Amino acid sequence: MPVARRETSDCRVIGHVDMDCFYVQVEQRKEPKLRGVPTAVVQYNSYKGGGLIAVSYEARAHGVKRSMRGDEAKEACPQIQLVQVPVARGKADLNTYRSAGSEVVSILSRKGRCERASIDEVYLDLTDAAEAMFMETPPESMEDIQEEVTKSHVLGLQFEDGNDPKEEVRKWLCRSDASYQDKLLACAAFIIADLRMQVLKETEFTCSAGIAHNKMLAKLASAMNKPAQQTVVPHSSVAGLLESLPIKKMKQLGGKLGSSLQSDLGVNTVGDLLQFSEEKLQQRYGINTGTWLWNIARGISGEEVEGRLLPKSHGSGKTFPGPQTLKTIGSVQHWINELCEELSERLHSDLEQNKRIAHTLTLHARAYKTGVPNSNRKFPSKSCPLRYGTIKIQEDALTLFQAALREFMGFYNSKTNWNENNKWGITSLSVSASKIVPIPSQRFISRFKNGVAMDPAKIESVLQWPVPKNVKGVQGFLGLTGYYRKFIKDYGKLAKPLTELTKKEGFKWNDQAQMAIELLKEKITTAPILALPDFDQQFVIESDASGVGVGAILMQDKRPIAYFSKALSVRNLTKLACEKELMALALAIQHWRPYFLVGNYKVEESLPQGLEGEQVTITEPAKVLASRKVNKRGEEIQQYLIQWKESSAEDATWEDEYTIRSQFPIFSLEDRTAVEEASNDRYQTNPRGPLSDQLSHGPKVWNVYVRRKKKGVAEGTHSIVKYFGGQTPSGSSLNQPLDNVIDEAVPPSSSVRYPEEDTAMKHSQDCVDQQDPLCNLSSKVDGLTEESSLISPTGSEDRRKQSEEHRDLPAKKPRGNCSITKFFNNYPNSQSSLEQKNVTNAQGSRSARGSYLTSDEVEVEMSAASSHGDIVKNVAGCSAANIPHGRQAWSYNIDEIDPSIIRELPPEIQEEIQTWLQPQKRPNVVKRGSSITNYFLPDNSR
DNA sequence: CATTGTATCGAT
DNA sequence: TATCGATAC
Ligand SMILES: Nc1ncnc2c1ncn2[C@H]1C[C@H](O)[C@@H](COP(=O)(O)OP(=O)(O)OP(=O)(O)O)O1
Ligand SMILES: [Mg+2]
Ligand SMILES: [Mg+2]
Repeated sequence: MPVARRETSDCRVIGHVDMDCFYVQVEQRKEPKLRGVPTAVVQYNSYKGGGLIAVSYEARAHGVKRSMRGDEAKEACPQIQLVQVPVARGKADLNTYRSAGSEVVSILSRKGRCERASIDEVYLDLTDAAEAMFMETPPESMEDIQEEVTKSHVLGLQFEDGNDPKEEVRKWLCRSDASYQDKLLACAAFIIADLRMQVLKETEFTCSAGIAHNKMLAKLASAMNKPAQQTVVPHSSVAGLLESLPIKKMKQLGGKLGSSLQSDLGVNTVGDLLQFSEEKLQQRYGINTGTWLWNIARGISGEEVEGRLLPKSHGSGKTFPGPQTLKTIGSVQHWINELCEELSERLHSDLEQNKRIAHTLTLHARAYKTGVPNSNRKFPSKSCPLRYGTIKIQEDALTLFQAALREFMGFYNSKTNWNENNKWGITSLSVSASKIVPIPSQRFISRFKNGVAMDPAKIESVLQWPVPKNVKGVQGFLGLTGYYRKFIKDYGKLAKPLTELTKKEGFKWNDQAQMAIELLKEKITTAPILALPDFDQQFVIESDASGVGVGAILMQDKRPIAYFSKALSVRNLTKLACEKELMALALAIQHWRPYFLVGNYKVEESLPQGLEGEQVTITEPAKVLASRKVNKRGEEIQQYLIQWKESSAEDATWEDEYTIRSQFPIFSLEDRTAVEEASNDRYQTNPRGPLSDQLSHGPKVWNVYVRRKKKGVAEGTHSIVKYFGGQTPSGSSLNQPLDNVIDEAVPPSSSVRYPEEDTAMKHSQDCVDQQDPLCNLSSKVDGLTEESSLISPTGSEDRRKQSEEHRDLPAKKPRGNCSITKFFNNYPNSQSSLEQKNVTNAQGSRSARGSYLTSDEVEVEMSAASSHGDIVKNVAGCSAANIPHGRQAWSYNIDEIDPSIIRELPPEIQEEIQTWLQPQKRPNVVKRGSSITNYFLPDNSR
């Protein structure tokens, strides 16, 4: 509920227009014989005569009501004419009513600001129009007055019995001694009467209207006198009107909230609400609802009339009651196809007529389940980026359905899913398309709400780095982002085996990992987190089903409220894996850098101030969506493991866990590949195919990057690859449940870039030259293939430029302990090649740790994503493409592997490692599928 | 598990 | 963000 800001002195002039028994009128226009006779519109008719959804006023006089059955209506009014809603694809088709609604909107939107509030009603903000009319042709000086407006009802207008109401109303409308507010209402009454006459003339539909100082009162008024009438609510009449108004008549109070007011507070009329203080109402109903209640009791409602003539979403659905319940995938698929076909058709009309495209496809269903205890569970809804094309929509919707069904039936049962005793039935299905935006796509909104440090001087003093001049704030530092930690318990559980291992006597991380830990601790404890309050640091190492992370927890009142972490994908939760992750993290963290907030604006038709005339590229944040989707898969795995542990493995050891992981088919390589492919496909929302011109989101910068993507893809045929590759890409799945961003610090999933269009091409060249040894490691950070390869090159280009221009800047020194950094930088690569040495040198000579964005190469951060993409982005641009011949720049030094770690691994892996330990035999390592070093490659190269 | 088919919004 | 429930037409 919108929090009203306006006062009782609200001087806007708002109209609400609602069509009279709308669907009936639509049918009556089509079949004029039905005019003036009791008529109703029914949906279907085979079961009890169908259900009524619209009833003419003549029929209402006989007690016929909406939601009655056709049979009931006949009973109440035998002469009633029942008209059926058209049926298409086996379901009700409301398109005729939608078009009729549009006809009306196109007329009513001729004056003032118009908001389509439903299929048959609009709000109009007529303030300006009324003021203008008052200036130009005030009623008091009008010569002849349209009859229609004199039929208005003016609340609170008193006149003697014998007097002609029309004359009294005319006098009220033309009073020269009225308050300015009333005069404006009077003007609006003329405007609305005129609009209503236009509607009647052009569409043959009648409607009713309310005119008041806010939406709530206008809506109330339009319903007071129907059909074909209008009602004015002068300010002076408000208190009297509300005093005795049954609370349930108010919009929003027709449901449970209204009932609660009646039963819990004994409030029956709006007037009864006045006795309660704002605090009291807030206390009971929450700050927003409480304030809203307090205000509406006083006739205050600040809700604006949105200028919006079109719906924000489209949907198509059907219920399958009783015996119609769908019990087979085949029947579900059939209906999904029908629904999607309708949806697709409507999306195409929207595209043609309104030049808009939808971005999200959602599937909803209702289901019941028998044969299991937890059978009251709700069927979850699922969504994904929407791809145009009926077939694609159908396929995607079915995929969504299947994912939801798996969840509904329980992951744990996913193999033996539904058999004789374990059945499901679908009682309703619907698909909808939302996030509809106009094309072209200059439409991203940067969203930074909380926790952004805004004072450049302070930022600079804390960062000790120069702040580009157009920076408005900084959000987070070193890529650390705050996340609300929802499922801390689950994590604890999942990490338990490993945690226990670390507690065993004599447990020791290997030296590199230990150093990494120290470096990380230092980074975490010294990082100025500008965006967030003090934190009680607590260093943690933890793991979920498929990832491991390190981080710090922000505690408040002994409760964890935020979590700073870097999580890396691991294939198995082994000590070895953790050590590698730690080391990779330690390397990556050196390149974390602040994200500067350049602006806080909506990009609409034109570019924001300061950027006009610049050549910019706005990219689609589809990668972010992709990452989320893959994370979903991680969540499934996690769910599975949680259930497994709960059901049968309370005190499982990590070896047990390893066993189950490797057995469960969800971890199979094929499965994982399928998921990746699906997500690549599904999330490639940049247009392809015949419609792509119309669908264009703007310059397609990333087609260039796509080419780099496939490089280095290798088949994992060797055992170790199978072993390690058998998990979903995840790291990110560790983060996934850490949803609910609290500070909105985000990576540049979209960027406004200044350089010319060919930067991208040029860039891959740059990248090769640059050869940042950290790239490879870092780009695996997010576990999401696409993320690492489709990245905007901006990040690395930034760094390169910066390091050239600012290498003399004092690097921000970590407190003490430079040796660790040194250690990592100089760490000898056991498989080093010439190229790799070059790489290392290049890196060494540069050593720009404090990178920042120059003022002419600025990233505007938009959209939201996990912080875990940050590193990827920072070091990206040099991922797959610049790994020379499958060689990686940095690798684990096999000689340093603690033999005890190797013993943790399954025999076949141990064997493979043994072969590397014989120096000569390092197998055509290059064949990426065969070395443990593959493990360090970005996911997409595996 | 016979009130259906849509739509919007705020909370989490 | 994705998902859900409440509310309404
Ligand atoms: N519960 C419903 N289910 C399906 N369709 C509905 C439902 N309620 C309303 N509609 C459709 C049919 C209506 O003609 C149309 C507009 O609704 P609404 O304005 O509330 O009533 P109405 O226009 O039929 O009569 P009124 O003259 O009272 O406004 O929306
Ligand atoms: Mg109506
Ligand atoms: Mg209506």
